[in-house]
Amino acid sequence: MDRQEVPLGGARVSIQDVARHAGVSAMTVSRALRQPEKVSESLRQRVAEAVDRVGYLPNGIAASLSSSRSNVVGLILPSLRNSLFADTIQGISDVLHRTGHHLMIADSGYSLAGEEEAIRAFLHQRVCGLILHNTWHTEGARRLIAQIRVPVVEIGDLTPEPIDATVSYSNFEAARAMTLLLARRGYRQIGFVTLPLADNARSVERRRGYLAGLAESGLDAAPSLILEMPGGVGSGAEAIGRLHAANPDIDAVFFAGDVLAVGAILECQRRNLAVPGRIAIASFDDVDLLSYANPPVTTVRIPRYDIGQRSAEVVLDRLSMPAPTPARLDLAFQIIERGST
Amino acid sequence: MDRQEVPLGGARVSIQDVARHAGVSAMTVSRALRQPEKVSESLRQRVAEAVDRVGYLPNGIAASLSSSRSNVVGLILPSLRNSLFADTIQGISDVLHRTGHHLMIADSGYSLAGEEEAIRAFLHQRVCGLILHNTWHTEGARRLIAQIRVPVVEIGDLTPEPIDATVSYSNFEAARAMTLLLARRGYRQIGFVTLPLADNARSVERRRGYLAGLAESGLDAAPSLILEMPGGVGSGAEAIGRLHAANPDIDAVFFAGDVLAVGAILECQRRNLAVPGRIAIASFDDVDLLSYANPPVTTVRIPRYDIGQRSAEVVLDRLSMPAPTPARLDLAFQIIERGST
DNA sequence: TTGTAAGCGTTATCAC
DNA sequence: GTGATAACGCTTACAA
Repeated sequence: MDRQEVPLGGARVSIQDVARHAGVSAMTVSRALRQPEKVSESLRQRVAEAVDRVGYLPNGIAASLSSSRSNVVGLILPSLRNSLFADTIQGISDVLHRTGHHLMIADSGYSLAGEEEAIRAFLHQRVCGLILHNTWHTEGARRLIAQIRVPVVEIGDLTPEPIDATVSYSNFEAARAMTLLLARRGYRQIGFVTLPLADNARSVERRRGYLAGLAESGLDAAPSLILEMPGGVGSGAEAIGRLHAANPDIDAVFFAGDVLAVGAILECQRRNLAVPGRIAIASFDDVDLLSYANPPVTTVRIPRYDIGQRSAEVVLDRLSMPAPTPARLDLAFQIIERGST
Repeated sequence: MDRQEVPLGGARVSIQDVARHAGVSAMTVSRALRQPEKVSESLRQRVAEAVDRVGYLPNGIAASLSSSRSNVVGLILPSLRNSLFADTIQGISDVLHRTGHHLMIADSGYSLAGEEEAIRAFLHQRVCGLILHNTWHTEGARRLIAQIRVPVVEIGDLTPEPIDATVSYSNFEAARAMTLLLARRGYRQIGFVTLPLADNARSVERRRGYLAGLAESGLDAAPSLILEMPGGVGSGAEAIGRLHAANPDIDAVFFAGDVLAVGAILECQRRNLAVPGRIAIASFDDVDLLSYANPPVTTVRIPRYDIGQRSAEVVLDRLSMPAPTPARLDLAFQIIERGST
């Protein structure tokens, strides 16, 4: 913070002012506002009027400090730019909103160090709970969390040993299931396009699932069938070109993330590669676009909004009743088979 | 907040503990941490060691209360689910992050009342600044803001009379420019698909721009050419069907938002309507997908990330140097002409 | 039902 | 360069 800042203006109306105007003590105002049932009807009215008249806005910061209770939940995502997180954010926000909680957001920039920094910043700000998309963390991050002891929910992957709780689906099982489906449909050279693997448990798990699926189907995992690409429509298009060049007989490609598959479909249109006649396309993440593509794309549907909702609920639950044991909530994925396979 | 909550656990390490361990006063620790240059080298070291040893995490809430200075900026969007906002959020976050500020997010649910509620909640939480996507607000919202007097930046439209500041582009001019382009290209029956108009200045401005463009081009604005649809791929597809049915000779459609145009392109593929031979398609918002569609889609590119960055910068600027006059920062849109027109 | 006093963990201010 | 003291605006705990 290298800028000179001016103090918060306005709202120089404290609970004391309300108290004076209502002819009662500050404590009584506080009660009238937070536990109206514990106060006489006439008093409640007088206080309400005074509040209106002086334009009182309670100071949540003071309340937090005084009560040692924060009502802010911190959410840390790999990136804010990725639209896939939008549903999850909305799910979290909807739940928090109902209980008067607030949502703070930060991104880790797809790095574990970035996550640790964000965690530190949030704990500094005394969030009452943490929702982390990552399931891998630095030692420092784990130490911080152990020290502060707030509820932590990991949502990016159904990790076997969560710090505190996890609400997610199994990336491994999802990728495995899709690969098995492709094999069952008779495809023999199944390519795989993964998002960057560095610092990313989800990508690694998906690749593991793909390899497991291949192995179980007695298929070969030729290195030339696997491609690591950044997300985005363009990457998907490029991947088709590269996989096709390296494997002339490739008959299916499983895109493990982002909107890669959309780019692939469009590229196949341009190259006149019949989908699925010449090459089948499968995707991960049910962007609604996939169902409108020509042909509609087979994909793994992730319950993103639910993950948001449930993870926020778990934070709130653990806030009111700290649980001694880690919790694992499996919100199952779903394979949606469409025309592209 | 109808749940019983437990106080924040852990981190029961205060600045006092650090002070004791370092053999100095709390005030000195505070200084050593925040203004290391104002303190002797040896002391700084001793304090740093003590901090590490006791595992001290400064309490930002207490700091805020004591200094009457918050470092949290509140952002209110119509929806968190809409991926179009992702770039803007990232832009804001990147700037705030650099200066040690935090970002709180809420959605108004596309309603003015919802916005007012969110503003109230944020002011209650004593945010130091507000970034609002809306440019229309309830009277109550305006009153609240006037009372608290924090920097407010409106970013959804370059509104002529911002509350405090606006960083955006002109939705009116953008829609007008696109309509003029279509007319110049020779299209004569130009349809228009708008997102819901209720409580939405941006949609209304875009429609106004479309109508202005038509008028300037001497074209008719038949009511049957205008359709109000929710966002999404499916809406775009449906819109093509309805416009085509109602206007057999329609030769262009301007989709004023979301991913409507993508759905339209896909629907035209299915119906074998040549684009742009039989019907031209233009879009608003440069989803990167549009450039990969077949054909690539002409669109208005909005500097979403920049809007995020600049709006956050304006908040920070006004925090250090409250400006007496409203500011208007026009981050120009850009027309990207591609194959679809 | 209402009020009093003592914090909550920092920082501003002013001495030393 | 360092420290004592009084806020910051509220809530907890207890007394009336």
